[in-house]
Amino acid sequence: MAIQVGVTIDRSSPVPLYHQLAEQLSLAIASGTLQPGDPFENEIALAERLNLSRPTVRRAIQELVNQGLLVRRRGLGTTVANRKVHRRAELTSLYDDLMRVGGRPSTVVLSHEVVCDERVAAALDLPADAELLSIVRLRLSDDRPLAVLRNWLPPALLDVTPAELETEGLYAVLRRRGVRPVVAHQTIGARTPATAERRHLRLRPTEPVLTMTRVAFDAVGSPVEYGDHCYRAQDYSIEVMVDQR
Amino acid sequence: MAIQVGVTIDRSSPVPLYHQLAEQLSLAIASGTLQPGDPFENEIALAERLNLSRPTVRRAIQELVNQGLLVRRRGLGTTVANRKVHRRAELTSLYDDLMRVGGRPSTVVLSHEVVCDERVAAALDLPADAELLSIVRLRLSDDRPLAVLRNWLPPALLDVTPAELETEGLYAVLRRRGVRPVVAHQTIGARTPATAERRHLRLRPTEPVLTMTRVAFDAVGSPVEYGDHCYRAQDYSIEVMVDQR
DNA sequence: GTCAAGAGTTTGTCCTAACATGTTTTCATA
DNA sequence: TATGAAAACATGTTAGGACAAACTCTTGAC
Repeated sequence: MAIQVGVTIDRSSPVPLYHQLAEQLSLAIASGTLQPGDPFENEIALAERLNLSRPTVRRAIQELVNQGLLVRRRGLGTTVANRKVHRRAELTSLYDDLMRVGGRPSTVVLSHEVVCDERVAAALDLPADAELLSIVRLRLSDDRPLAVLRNWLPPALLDVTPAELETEGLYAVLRRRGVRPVVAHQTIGARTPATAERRHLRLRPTEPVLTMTRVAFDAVGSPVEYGDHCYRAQDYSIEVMVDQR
Repeated sequence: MAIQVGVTIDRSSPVPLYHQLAEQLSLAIASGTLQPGDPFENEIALAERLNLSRPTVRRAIQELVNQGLLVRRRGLGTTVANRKVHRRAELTSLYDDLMRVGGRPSTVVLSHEVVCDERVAAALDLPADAELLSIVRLRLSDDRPLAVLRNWLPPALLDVTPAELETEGLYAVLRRRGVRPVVAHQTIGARTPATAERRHLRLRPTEPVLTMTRVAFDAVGSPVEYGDHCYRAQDYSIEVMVDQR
C-alpha cells in the first residue's frame, strides 16, 4: 500500500506551495521515513489529501525526480529511487568540502593583487583589459598542505580582502556579497607539479598533482570567478554527479 | 524589439508540443539566429502566435533555461544566455569524445571474463555474489595509447562480446541494447601508474595518470556500469559542467 | 491451461483561467 | 525640475478539467 507522508502546508508563507511540499518530501526520504523502493502516494490522492491542485503536487514531485530522489513510471506510480542514484547539488568550494567531512581547514593568502590577464578575461567573457583581482592561497587541512589555489575575480569583486579569505572559503565570501554561482565549467587533469607548487605542498619528486580549472557564472550569466587549482593527489579526489535529462 | 523565431508545430506528431518547440528554439540559438543577449519573445505573445497555451510554451522555455540556454527575469523578460554558460548534457564515453574531436580511436580488449567482485557489486547495489562481466580495454587514438579502461557490467549484460567492444564504445553497445545511463557518480583523482599501466600507456617513470571511477544507473535506478579508468594525463582532461538549481 | 482482450490505475500532455510579484516607463503633482 | 504614484509589462504561482498513453491484473474464450 502507498505510504502517507505527514506534510503541513502553510498557505500564508511566501515560499511556493510546490516547494514546501518538495522540501518536506525530500526530508522524509533523507530521514528514512520513505525507503528506496517504497511506493509513493499517487499524485491525485496526494493533491486531494493536502487540498492542493494536481499541477502543484506534480511540480513538487518533478523537483524530486530531477534530484533523482523519485522515479515515476506511467501506469505504475512513483517510487523512491535507489539511494545510489540520489544526486546532490554540487558546486561547493574546497573549504566547504573539508568542513563537511570534519577537517580543520585553514588558509594562507600567498598573494593578493589587481592585475590584467587576457586569457582569464576571455574565459570570463570580459574585455581583455578588465581589472581582475588575482589571489593565490595555500589551503591546509589539520596543518597539512593540501592545495594551491589561484583565483581571479571580476571587477565587481575587487574589494575582497585577504583577511576575509583567511577565515572563510571563497564561495562563502561571495555568497555574503549576494553573488551566487549557479553554473560552472570545470576541466580536471593531472600533471607533475612546478617547483614552487611542490615546495608548498611538500611533495616528493615523483608525486603528481590533480588540477582543476573552473569558470563560474551566476544566474544571469555574469562572471563570478576563474580558478586554477592544484591538489595533492594522494589526499584529494573530485566527486562529480553527471546526468542526462 | 523581440525577435520572432520561425517555428512549425506538428500536432499530429507523437512528440510532445513543448518538446518540438524547445528543440526548434534550441536550434535557433545553436545556429546563431538568436544571439546571446537577444531579447526573447515573451511567453504570452509566443503562445498566441503559435496557437499554444501558455503552460506549454512555458515548459518549452523552462527546458532551455535548465540547459542554460535562456535566462528569465521576472518583470524583464527572457533573454538568450551568455554563450559561456551554455551547458551541454554530459555523460559521454571516451570513445564518443574522441570521435567528436575527429580522432581515430581504436580499442584492444585485453581481458573479458565473468567474475564476482564484492566491492563492485556493492557500488552497483547488487548482491555480493552477483556475476559480473569484467572487461579491460586499451584505448588508442591514432595508434597512440591513451587510456586503460576497466569496466564491470551487471548480470543482464553478460552477453556483451569483445568483438562489439573493439568496433564501438561501451556506451554505444549499451544503447543498442536499450540500456540508457541517465545518472552517474564519478570520482576523479590522480596517481602514479602501476607497472602494467605504465607499460600499456608507454609512460615515462615520473608521468602521472588521471583516474576516474564511475558508477552509472538508468532512469529506473538499475545499475548499468562500474568503471575504473586511467588516462595519460598529458593527453587527456575531463570536462564537467556543474550547476546548482 | 494458456493466451488475449478489456477494465482499472497512474502518470503524461494540453488547455483555459486567474491572480501575484517584480521591473520599467510614464505621467501627474509638488 | 524632481519626485513619487500609477500603469504597462513580463514572469511566477495556483487552480481545475479533459483526454491520451502505458502498465498491471483480471476475466473470459478456446
